[in-house]
Amino acid sequence: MSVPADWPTDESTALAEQQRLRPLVSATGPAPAAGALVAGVDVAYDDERDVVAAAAVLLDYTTLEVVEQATAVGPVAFPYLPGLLAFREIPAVLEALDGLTVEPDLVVCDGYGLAHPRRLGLASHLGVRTGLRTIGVAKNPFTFTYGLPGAERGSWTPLVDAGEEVGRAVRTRQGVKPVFVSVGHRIGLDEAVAATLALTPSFRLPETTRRADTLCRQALAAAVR
DNA sequence: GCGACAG
DNA sequence: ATCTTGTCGC
Repeated sequence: MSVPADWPTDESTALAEQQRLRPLVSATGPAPAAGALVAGVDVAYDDERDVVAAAAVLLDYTTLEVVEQATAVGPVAFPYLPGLLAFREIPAVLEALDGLTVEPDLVVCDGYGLAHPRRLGLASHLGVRTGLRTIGVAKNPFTFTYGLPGAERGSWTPLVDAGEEVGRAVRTRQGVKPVFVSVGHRIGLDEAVAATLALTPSFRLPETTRRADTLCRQALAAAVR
């Protein structure tokens, strides 16, 4: 894997890059159609050895069967800094996505999109960078506020930041802690939530995320051994 | 000023 | 993210 030549290496450059990309995000667009190809992406690290592994897994939106998958391994491109996660994950993710032979109709990211201090989380950043439709599905509420959604699958509450709805806390499984969904790029919030539920028939997290998580860990282990 | 803080 | 086995329960 190779990090883009102009990739930021310091915080102030990264912040300036977010400021530049932020106006390019679109928060409107359809949910995937039946039979669409949806990709899940995730990344695993071994900071001690300066190794990162990314995975992209393509699923059929209707059957949830795996259509194809790809991985990429390389050096860690950026340190973890809250609010700048995209700079750490995107180089590896881009290369894993390049390994797919078909362009996905939607990419599901492990993290946030517009729900971000400067409204440019990982999913939105990746969307603008690639032009692909993206959403973010996170496991933690980050710095945002939300009310607990009803216990039944499908219920949700607004995820709020500075008095603004930036995403939703969505119950994907009865009685299980909600996931936090936000728009990435070229899709609406209602549609992002609908897609999340469609991709989550049995567990708390979308099948896309679960498949990509397993695969990137596997790729990391193989690279480090 | 201090702490909290997606993965 | 990561350190980490078996085990309780549907």
